Amino acid sequence: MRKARRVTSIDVAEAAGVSQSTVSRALSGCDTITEATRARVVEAARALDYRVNEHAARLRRGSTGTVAVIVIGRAGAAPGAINPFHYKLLGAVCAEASARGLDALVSFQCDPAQFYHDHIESGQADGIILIGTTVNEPAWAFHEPLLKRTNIASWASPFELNGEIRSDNSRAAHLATSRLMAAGHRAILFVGPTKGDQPQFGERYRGYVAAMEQAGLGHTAIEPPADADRGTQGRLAVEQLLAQDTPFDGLFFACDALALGGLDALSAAGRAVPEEVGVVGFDGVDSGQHSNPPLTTIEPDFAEAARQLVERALASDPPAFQTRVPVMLVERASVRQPR
Amino acid sequence: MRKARRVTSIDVAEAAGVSQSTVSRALSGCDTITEATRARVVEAARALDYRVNEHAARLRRGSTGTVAVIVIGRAGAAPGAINPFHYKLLGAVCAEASARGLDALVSFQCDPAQFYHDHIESGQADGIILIGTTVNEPAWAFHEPLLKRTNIASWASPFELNGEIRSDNSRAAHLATSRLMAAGHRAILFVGPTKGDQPQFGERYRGYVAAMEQAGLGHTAIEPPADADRGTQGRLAVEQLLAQDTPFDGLFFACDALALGGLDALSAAGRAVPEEVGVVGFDGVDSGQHSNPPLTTIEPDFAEAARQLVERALASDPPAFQTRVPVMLVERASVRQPR
DNA sequence: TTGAAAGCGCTAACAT
DNA sequence: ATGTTAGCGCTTTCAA
Repeated sequence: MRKARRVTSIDVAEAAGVSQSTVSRALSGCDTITEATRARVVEAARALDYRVNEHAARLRRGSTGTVAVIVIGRAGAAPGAINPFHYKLLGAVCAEASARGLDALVSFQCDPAQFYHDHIESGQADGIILIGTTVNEPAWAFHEPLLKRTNIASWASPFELNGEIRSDNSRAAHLATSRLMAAGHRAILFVGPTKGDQPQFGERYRGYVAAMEQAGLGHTAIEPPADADRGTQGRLAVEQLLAQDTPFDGLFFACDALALGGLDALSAAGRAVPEEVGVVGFDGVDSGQHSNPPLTTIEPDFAEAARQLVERALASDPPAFQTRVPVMLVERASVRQPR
Repeated sequence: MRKARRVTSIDVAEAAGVSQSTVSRALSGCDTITEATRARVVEAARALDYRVNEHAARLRRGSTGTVAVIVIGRAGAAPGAINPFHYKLLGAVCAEASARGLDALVSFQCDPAQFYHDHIESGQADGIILIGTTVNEPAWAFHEPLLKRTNIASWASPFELNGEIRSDNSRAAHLATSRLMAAGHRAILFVGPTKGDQPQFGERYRGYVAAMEQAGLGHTAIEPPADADRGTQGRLAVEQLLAQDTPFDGLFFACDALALGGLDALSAAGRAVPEEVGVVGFDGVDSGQHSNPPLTTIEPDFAEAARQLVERALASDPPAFQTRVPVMLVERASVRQPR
């Protein structure tokens, strides 16, 4: 177990009685090699407990086999405060990377001291994937120049860009409002920021408006106060709504975190969900499984999102358009059965 | 923007009119260099948009500045199914790594095809951190040999080992039962596996037993059926408990996922929490914030856990003993106020 | 304080 | 099919 000199391909070559380059060939699955030679090399490598040094290999090869994943959190926040949605997406991206034989170099970036995106120039990664909260302005300001380049993919940045990958928010809004209508609701409100920090919310809002108009119904948005976490925003928005006696029997929240806070407020006010009011969220976070009641929601296809993100991070030509990731309705219990 | 040849330290040297090694010195903060020279070099580097190639630097230096993080998930499971607790811990570890100027190389390993832990031998990392579910036996069997070595740290492996880092489960159990007793409960049951897959659960159980005995009270464990996810296990365990009319007014669950499932069963059966029965979980997952009612729980100090994990992964001498991470009670609403 | 030179361990182009 | 050779871009002696 002691600081023995690293075993190199030269050691293996000696042991196998071949040249060093043959070792390289044998181990990298080059097909111009005799099965017998390969077997000898593999055996020698095994016996010596040899592993290819990835730095040397990548330095020489000039490619990295690595994708960098940058997760942006709220400034000053602990990593535990990161939206579970982004953790799920991170997990999907790591899985996708791994399925493609890539390494994932992950960094959580919340505060300016941590901002960094030199992975490509420094040879650490072939591509960069940016995910995380849109509300950390300094972080996005720092990374923004990146987004115009190639080998970059981002999920739901605050910017409107080619190459941007997001949920199919318009279809999602239709799904949500249709579900609410199917349950017999007509006075359906949108709860969430309709513009500003999060372009996706704007898309969801416009999708909601379109769906309502298409059904010949009126539409209203409840804007939560800024400067609070999403849960608090949702609670506050519903409390405000309750106070101003606007009639409503359906609520489409811009995201699950808002919806969960809203559910708390509804329950505190004694409004029965789903009997009196139907609620649909957006994201598919785990917390919705055990909320009161469990939250019916829309979620994107995480695997597909991850696939597209990795694909684009690896692509060497600039993306031509935004991509929309398919969404699906997750039935739980905050909307009653269709009547 | 075109495939221009990489800019190297030689280019910078030429531009600054110094030797290549001086560039290296200037940029790596070596103190034997004139401030004037350094300034020239830094300026030239900036002008050329030069970044040190990390592979070359690390190959030469022989160290990596990287810690590998392996997250073990349930076999066959999507990354979205990973326990949020592990995501929180992952986030904390990434933050800690970043605070120490280390890169984090993250891999999610669920199925045998993904098993891999050669990061140290292949020069990719200086240390390895293993976290994740204990129930993936093939994964832990694969990684087990690692755990006896140096430069490895694991959170709550299924094994009893030196170097193992876990919550202070015994103190946690005392905290939980004391809180329940303070609310006036006496018939407090432990719900969860008491042995088997998860040694931490055993420790929590024994801590519970000790606390109950110390208070002169009886103790009982409700073992959930095996072969279900934690949420289902919790629900099933409580349903079974309800069916067999054992009297109880307090429940200490071995983890939040179990508790959340249990809460669902309690609510379905019309048992009021916290009025009729007090409930305490363990982990501090977000879902507990919006459950019905919000779940009072115990959580470890994630930052400290991460600190210890990274510390140990970097340590070059074998660990002498297990470490216990401090825990705290998170008051929410599933236990009534002390009377 | 700086430059020259060696070499980290590997892959790939070129021979044979 | 395999060996020889030349670097990948850097850090670090060693000399000056």
